[in-house]
Amino acid sequence: MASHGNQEAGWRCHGNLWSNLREVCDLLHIPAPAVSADEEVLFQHVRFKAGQRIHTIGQNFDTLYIVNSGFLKTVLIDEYGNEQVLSFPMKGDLLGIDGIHSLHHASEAVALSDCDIILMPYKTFAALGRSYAELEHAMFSVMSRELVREQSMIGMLSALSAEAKVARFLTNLGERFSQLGYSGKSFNLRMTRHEIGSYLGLTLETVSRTLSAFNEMGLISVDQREISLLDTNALKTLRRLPPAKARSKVTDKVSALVGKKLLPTWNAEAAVAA
Amino acid sequence: MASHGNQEAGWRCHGNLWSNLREVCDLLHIPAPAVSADEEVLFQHVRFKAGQRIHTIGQNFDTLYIVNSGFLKTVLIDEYGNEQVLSFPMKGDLLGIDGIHSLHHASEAVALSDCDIILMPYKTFAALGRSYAELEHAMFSVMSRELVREQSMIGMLSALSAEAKVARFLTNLGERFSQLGYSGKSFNLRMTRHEIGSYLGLTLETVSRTLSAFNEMGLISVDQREISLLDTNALKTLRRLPPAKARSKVTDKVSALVGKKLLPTWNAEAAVAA
DNA sequence: CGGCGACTTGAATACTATCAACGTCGGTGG
DNA sequence: CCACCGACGTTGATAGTATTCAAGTCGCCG
Repeated sequence: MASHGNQEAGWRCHGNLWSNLREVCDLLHIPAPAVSADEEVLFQHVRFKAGQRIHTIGQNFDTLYIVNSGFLKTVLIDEYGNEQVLSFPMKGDLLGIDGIHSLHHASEAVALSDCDIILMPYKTFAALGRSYAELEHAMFSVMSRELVREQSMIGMLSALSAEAKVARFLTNLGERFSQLGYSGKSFNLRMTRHEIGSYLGLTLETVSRTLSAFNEMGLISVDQREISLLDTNALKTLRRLPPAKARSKVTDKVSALVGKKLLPTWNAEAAVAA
Repeated sequence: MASHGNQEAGWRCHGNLWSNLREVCDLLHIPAPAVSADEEVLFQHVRFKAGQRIHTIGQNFDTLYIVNSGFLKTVLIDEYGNEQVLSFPMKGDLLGIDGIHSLHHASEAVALSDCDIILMPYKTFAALGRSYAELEHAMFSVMSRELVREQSMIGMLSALSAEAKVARFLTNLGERFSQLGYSGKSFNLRMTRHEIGSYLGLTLETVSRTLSAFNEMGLISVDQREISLLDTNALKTLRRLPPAKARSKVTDKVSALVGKKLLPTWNAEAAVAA
């Protein structure tokens, strides 16, 4: 079943829509090359119904995917068959980057709702970078952003308590919704408790309990998948575990200095020394 | 001492070595452009002493770094000043990618031992991609590899027990050492228990206890930072938590197939023997 | 030698997972 | 139309694992 599922992308519901380069750039929030409109390359849209896979693990890689509408999840499957949710892509997100390295996809992307996806052949992608210098930087930038996102994910997974994880998950989701023009305070979760738990490194019961607790506290109101954020600020600053105990010598010095100005452009020093 | 630090990279210990493009490509394990030797671009080496920072959080981004020798860590600093270790780069690894997106570094790289680092100005990097199509793909590939690595890190952090995390950390480290030509069985940890714990999402006590337990079991021998892997296979297949309960419908089919061949790797009973 | 940082080890505590039962919703078929 | 069913969700009791707190050792550098 999985064997031919990936190929369906090509002919299932032939995209009745096409986008030009400018539209794609807007979607990705990157500047479109000024000298556009000359070549007018077009990119095909493909529709996926909820539950369908955009790409599967091990599948040959040759195209990237840009989400035009809908909600998805990307997952890893471990040696026991359990799935690990890596992200919940939505409009404007780029999928498939993980396949570039080995030319096979390392993860799987599944539609959580009906989706409209734009196909971006990797060859075209690469060629565009060589043609337009600005575009090349934008492409590196998008990949860099993805990397930074995953890094902060790692930090969150290993340092935060269950409550803090769920709180941050909700506020992040809210921010993404509002950036898309939807309400950032009141929205509908497209994923199950199990998927949220997998994403956050928690069990579905813990997720459910935490949501209930937030509801009791008045931080949110929750009814099944309908969520309203009532006290975003409290959610953002909610923490439990980090008692600021674990700090290396070096860090102590830094934090002491930082305390005075706290400005972003703080440059480091070198010798710890002694 | 701290005030003028980051800029020192440019002139501290002026690199007495330079590398050409071919050497850099070899280091990164990417194919060098065939038509080389014509331009003969050179890349400067810079030395850092243990404890020095290659780049710091918030610092302006304009160059990438390639590790030629030495061991480092990259860290994130949270709002309380505690550090979160993200990776332990060594020879052949590329640093600084996280800065491309915002043009400011999102993480900090610290030398754990004396290091020899090659500077790769981002402008040069980008220009090379536009000049040589093969190189462009290689660059995307390196970034993609980094992304995949972080994804598997996320999977490990959220799904594995403390013992499994430490076991995988050791075997991964061993593999990296042997790829570099060193012994993969016997090596010296360049980082503290605290840094390992931060990297794995554990406390330093748990790391220490787990190492001691592995030592008792005869899986490794450990004396401070001197490690010998005695039973690599057992370490690789060591798991505790995943009782293969959490699976989606679709995934169940997959695991049915997996069950035939891969099931035997469930041991961990050996551990209980103590 | 004193002191500090790294490491180890031992309790006690706390958090999260696990197991289990029940409630809800939506779809299907009798 | 209603009963049944399965997937999803909630909640409680219990068990386990990892953290926290607390000594205490070892090795190194001033």
